[in-house]
Amino acid sequence: MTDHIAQTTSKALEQAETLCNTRGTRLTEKRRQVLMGLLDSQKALSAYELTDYCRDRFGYQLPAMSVYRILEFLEGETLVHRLDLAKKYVACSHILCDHQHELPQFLICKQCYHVQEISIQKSLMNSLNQTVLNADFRLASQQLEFDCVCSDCFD
Amino acid sequence: MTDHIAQTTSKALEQAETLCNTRGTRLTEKRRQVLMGLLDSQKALSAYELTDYCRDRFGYQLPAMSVYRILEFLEGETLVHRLDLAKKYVACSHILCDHQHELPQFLICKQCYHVQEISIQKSLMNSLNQTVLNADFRLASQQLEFDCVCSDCFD
DNA sequence: AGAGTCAATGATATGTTGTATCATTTTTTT
DNA sequence: AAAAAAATGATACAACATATCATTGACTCT
Repeated sequence: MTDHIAQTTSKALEQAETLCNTRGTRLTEKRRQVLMGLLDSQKALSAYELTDYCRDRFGYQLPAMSVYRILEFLEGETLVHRLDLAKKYVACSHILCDHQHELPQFLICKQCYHVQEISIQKSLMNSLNQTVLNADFRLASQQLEFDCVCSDCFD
Repeated sequence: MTDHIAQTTSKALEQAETLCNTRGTRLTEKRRQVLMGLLDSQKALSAYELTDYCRDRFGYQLPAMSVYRILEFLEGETLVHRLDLAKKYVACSHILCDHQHELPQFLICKQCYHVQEISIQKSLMNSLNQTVLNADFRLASQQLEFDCVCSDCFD
């Protein structure tokens, strides 16, 4: 997972590049490397962890400021999701799919930061939205995040 | 809300003191003041906002470190809830009730930080837990927090 | 009352995440 | 090649949070 790029990672990078080209944006070298870090680690990483990744993997110090900007770009291209709850970032798990997806929800393991991107049933989301409305609030986003423990960390 | 203590606030403080006495803990002056700040503001405040509150309201600088310790104490007594999502703290809305409550969920207005403490129906929580289990995760806590917009801030 | 003990608070340093701002480099366009 | 735009670097700083050691205050016991 560290020395060589997994095959799925390199395919996803290819797909990401194609997607950017289609949209007239550019997946530059550094943007590619940051995305690679997220794909490769298979978990959520902080911006600062990504600077470490670049140092260790590519031997240069990518400034935190640049990482934040790059993450912002990648998020705009829906290649990366920002997780408020964990204050970390994760590669979109649908880069390799060519079809559109529902708004995702995230299950975040608060121990190892593995992230599972799921899609909550419409009926459940409807009930939840109604519950919130009854309290005179509205969900700020349908893209929910849940603090969880994954099966690896639980047992 | 700032110059005088609302009646409900002072009643809640009284109740909080009784509760601490019963448990053999002490609601010291500073702990009382921090709790007063949260009750009085009627919204979620950060630790640093509470040091400002003490400066403005009581004319002395309560160190942030102390505020954190005091919040930790108050949380242990279930007088205060820590909101991870907002990185702020809110007075428990059930201090004045004498009966036990279900695990609360929190609707947090991300604009004004008003917080509504609700109780999600068991059936809904069951569905949610099941959905999470299906993904091989477990909710780390049933005490959920949702980023919301309140009716005041929405319209 | 005074010594000893534990609880509470203060002071200081530092860590982590994130934004603001201005300078420099790289790429694209003309 | 010059000008314009996009991307990146450098630096400073803000907000939230924890670790650690020192000091103060409260309670106990003889």
